Amino acid sequence: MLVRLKSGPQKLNEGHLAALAGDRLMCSDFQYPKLAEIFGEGEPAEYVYQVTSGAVRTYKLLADGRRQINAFHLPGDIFGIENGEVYRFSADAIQATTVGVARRLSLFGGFTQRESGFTTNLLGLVTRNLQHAEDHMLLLGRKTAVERVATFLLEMDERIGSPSVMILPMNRRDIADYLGLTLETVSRALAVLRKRSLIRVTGGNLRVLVLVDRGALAKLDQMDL
Amino acid sequence: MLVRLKSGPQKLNEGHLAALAGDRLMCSDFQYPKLAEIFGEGEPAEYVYQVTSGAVRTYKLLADGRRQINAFHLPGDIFGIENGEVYRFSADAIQATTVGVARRLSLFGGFTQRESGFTTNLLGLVTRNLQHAEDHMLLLGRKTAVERVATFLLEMDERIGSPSVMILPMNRRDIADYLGLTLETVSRALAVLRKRSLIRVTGGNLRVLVLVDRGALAKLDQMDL
DNA sequence: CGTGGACTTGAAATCCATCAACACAAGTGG
DNA sequence: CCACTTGTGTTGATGGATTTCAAGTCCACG
Repeated sequence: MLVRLKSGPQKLNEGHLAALAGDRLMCSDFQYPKLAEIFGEGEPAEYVYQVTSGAVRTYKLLADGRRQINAFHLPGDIFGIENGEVYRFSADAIQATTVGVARRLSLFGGFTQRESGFTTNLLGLVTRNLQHAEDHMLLLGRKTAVERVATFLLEMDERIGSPSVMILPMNRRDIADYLGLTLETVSRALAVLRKRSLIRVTGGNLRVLVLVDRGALAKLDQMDL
Repeated sequence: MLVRLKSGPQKLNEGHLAALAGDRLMCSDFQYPKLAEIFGEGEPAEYVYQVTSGAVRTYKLLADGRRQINAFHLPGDIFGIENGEVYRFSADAIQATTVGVARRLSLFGGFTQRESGFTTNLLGLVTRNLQHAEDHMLLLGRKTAVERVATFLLEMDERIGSPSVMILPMNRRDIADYLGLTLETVSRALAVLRKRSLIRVTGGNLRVLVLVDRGALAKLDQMDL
């Protein structure tokens, strides 16, 4: 489901993607309603995306429906970079989302002198993704439920810029599928953190959180050696 | 623990690493005895390595000793590529191992025209690592013990070139730490596969396996959608 | 006001981890 | 050559963390 913005292509907030792409390619903005699929695993990888507003999940599925979310993408994040012909995972909007779009072809292959800088940027981007994936493997393979949730909260906190009040863009099931747990277990882990007064859930909306004791959360996070 | 080969630097079997590095840098071979550490997490990332013979594990540790092995590296594989100043994980030899070594500095930054090809190779390398990490996150987050072991056997089988008889270079604990399980669970999963006649363990050495029914193993592997 | 989605909480079941015993092969040193 | 140790792997019994099943609450929204 793809909805072109009525206002037409815009150039807002595309710093990184534009830098990667140089002047050679069209960047246009697209808008997706909540829960719209942006692309599916196995589809031809035509575009690279950068989130302008909203939030995106990328994930893989097993045949019976089990899902593993690789990453959440917040404003500024680039996703959908592929080396091969097709996307290796699916992506969809978890909120109403606006993204910048660049043609994939421009990013790989046939580089000339003045383009080598782009590749270096691209390399940094992929390397950061790899780094995140390595950290996440440690979490999925070896951390307990409470540790996973603590790690998750700190990650989100940092990416959002450690505001006093944090608003999560995703529901409990998405968190669970990101952390390799069930939504009930996520809920219970949050309850534990609440009881220990490490976090507070402010009033009505259960996705609005305050990290009361980041130090204690970091200790639960179990930092690697 | 680092042992320079008596025969001095060699150029055997360094195809890929040499191609990445061009002619500008020295490649020398080093040898590590079984269980020797090649580098540790957090150390300055001075070198990039390529396995000539033997096998290497790369892994992260939590403060209390829990370990997650990211990957096993077999002959031909390159590891230790870093964008930052330090290694993000540790690496050690799981057998007597010979590696080719290239200075890291040569690989990042300050690229000129004729070097852009190297970066592209490098990009492909990092992308393949990322792809593997994404698949492994799905395994760690969502697969059952038997599924994990089946996936592991097929992965090794393919990488070794699907010989009729497979000899695993790592022990059960390493497999467990790669799959996010305990060694007992790995042992039991192998017992299940043996009872179902999907694999056979040939005689004395318990690391010598035959994949009797790759199709059935692949079905257990649960292929993503 | 009623319905449905999101979340929490409790009880029971399950898968895997932990604890423990044992088998076996390869060294090591008397 | 044999006793002893050590490393590796298997298997059984038990326990525990998480999942599964099942209510039930609270909002948001028509």
